[in-house]
Amino acid sequence: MNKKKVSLKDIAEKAQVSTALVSYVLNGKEKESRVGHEIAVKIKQIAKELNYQPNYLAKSLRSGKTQTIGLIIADISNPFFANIARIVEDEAKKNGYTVIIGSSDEKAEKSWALITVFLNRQVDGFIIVSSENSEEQIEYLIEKNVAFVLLDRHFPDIPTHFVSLNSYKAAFDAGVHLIQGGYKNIGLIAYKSQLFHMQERIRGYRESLAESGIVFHPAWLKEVGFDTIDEEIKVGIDEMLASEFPVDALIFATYRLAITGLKYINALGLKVPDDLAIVSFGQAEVFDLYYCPITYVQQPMEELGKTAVEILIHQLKEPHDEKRQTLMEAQLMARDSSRPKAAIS
Amino acid sequence: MNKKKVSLKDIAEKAQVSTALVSYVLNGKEKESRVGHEIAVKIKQIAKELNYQPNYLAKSLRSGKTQTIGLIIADISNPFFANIARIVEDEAKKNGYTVIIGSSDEKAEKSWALITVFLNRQVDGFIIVSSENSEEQIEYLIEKNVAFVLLDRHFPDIPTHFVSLNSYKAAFDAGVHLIQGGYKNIGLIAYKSQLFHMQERIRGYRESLAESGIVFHPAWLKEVGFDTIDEEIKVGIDEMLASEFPVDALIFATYRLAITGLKYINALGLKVPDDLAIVSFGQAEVFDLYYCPITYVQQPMEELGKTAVEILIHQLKEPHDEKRQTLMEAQLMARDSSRPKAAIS
DNA sequence: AATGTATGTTTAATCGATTAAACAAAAAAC
DNA sequence: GTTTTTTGTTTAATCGATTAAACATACATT
Repeated sequence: MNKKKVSLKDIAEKAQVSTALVSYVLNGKEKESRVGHEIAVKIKQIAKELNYQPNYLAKSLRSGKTQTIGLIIADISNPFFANIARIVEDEAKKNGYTVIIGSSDEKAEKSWALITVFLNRQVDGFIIVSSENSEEQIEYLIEKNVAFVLLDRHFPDIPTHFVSLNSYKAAFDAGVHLIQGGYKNIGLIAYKSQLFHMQERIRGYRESLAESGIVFHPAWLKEVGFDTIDEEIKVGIDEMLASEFPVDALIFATYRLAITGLKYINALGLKVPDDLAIVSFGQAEVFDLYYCPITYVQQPMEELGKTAVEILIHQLKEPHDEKRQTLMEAQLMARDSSRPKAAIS
Repeated sequence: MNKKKVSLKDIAEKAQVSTALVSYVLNGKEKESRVGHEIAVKIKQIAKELNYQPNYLAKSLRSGKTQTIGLIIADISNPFFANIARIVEDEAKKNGYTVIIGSSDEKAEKSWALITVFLNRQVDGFIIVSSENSEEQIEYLIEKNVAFVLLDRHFPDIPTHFVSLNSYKAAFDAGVHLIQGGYKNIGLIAYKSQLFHMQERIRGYRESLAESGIVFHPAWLKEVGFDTIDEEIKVGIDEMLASEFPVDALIFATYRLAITGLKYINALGLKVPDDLAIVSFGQAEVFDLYYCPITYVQQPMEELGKTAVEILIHQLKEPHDEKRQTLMEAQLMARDSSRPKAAIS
């Protein structure tokens, strides 16, 4: 495309020296390699004149490092992941890394394909938001000695670096919060997924009920498929409301579930929180703008993203340091959507 | 990182042939290069056995093509751009391209820096959402003969490929829609920016008033800075409401302006649309979930993104074809937030 | 038998950088 | 006046692929 890229050789010719000298000078190695002072100055000047920009492909091919991080998330158009992506992008840039992002749509195959493509492009390491059934991929990366950090989700049985949320605690807190508000029939809408973080959210929710002596009714827990959330959420909410013990409060295990659920709740004409209290995971502008601000479990996005990058970069320098496994705590942000029942009537 | 990458050479040694043959075979050139059938089979088999994955750095260095597109947007954490990014990602992947994304935060310097970094990484071309005052960058790319397409925004005075929205028409339609609904004092909140699309939105808005014989009052138009929208929007809305001709309807020129504005409108306790009707550019889930669904100007995101990729890829093949300049039409989606005044009281 | 034409395979240059090692010339040491 | 050391610079291999050109054979033609 470009008219003619300026290469080391061009500078070398113009300065009447070998490319080696040019390379030394432009990489600040003039001292170690004892390059003559005058020639060094001359080289620098010519480089500036020609606006020399090194070819990173060549650099990378030689060094085996691309200064590139592969970020695999579920979907960049989902605000949660978009936020993460932005944080990762900024943090990576600060450290001289570029990020390539790929969306897996929660599909193990897509995630596999992305890993392959990114590996061929020689990324130095990965930050991965794992899909269900992708343990095999993780094992593969471990076996190939590829640097990576799991983000937001991890596999408790596989020793890896990871940064995730204490989902159990977060869900437990959400449940307790509702119970303290006087809600008794609390439902949970989660994804039908064996992913640990999702199972933990379910466990935390159930434990919060148990701890308060509330008997859990199966109709209160709905697990919907990733690809069928629209229909399944509707059915799920219908069933929860029509059950023998109709729910008076609902916890959504993710941002997307909340959005979809709230749309349906609006369509049903239910008033939040009078007809149905709401607590959701994730956070977003929507929650602020809803007629009744939504109580949510605030995830420390900034920290999650930054720590992931930090761990990865550290790992690239010290591949054999022990696995860093971080569980961060979420903070429940109580808003109107879960205001105590007493205060209502 | 990886234990040992398998290279062409490894296969060549194992098959007892030169790397040339291996390269021919694995690139499907066995016919043209008349490679022996048996040896070809053998090579393919060994490649599979060793799970050979070509090194794209080497390929790219040789070919001068990286099959990578640089996407520069304002901010990946903004849903509008995140959506675009996802569409671009998918469309690029379909064509064998990978995308690197960079957020410019509407800053020309950041955009410059991204262009430099991406060029050093030898992207084949760019899709750019331009920042204000970045004409110089565009001229630079033209001069260097780098392939690129402008997305969402363009510079009318610089002949480039671009795909944007007919902002004038969209804003005009928004104005007309409100006027037809019986609103007379219509305000516009836009960005303080000389970017053409923004100026066009302002022009369209004003023209809609003019056409209906409504006298425009300066207090109705607020242009806020990118970095100070929080405060400026508050002041702006206050002034619009307190002016001699208080607004009864408001148009937001972008998604982010709308979000910020609506938060404040909520805080003020104003009821939409009774106290204030709303129409916004952009589209998002928020608009559906607001207590009063927001009327918005629907941009053909899918088409915008796909066309941009298409134009860019075409350009990479035929660098000298004429510039494709596409203006797409938005569609006004009327919702409750701008319901006709008559229907209210 | 001499020449021409397929057929199959290898050689070596190339892309743009890095860097150990070799080399040359000047300065210091004995 | 040699030898050694220091200083400054070049050579050439390397990273992993691609590909034009050279090189062998085998086979066909006259």
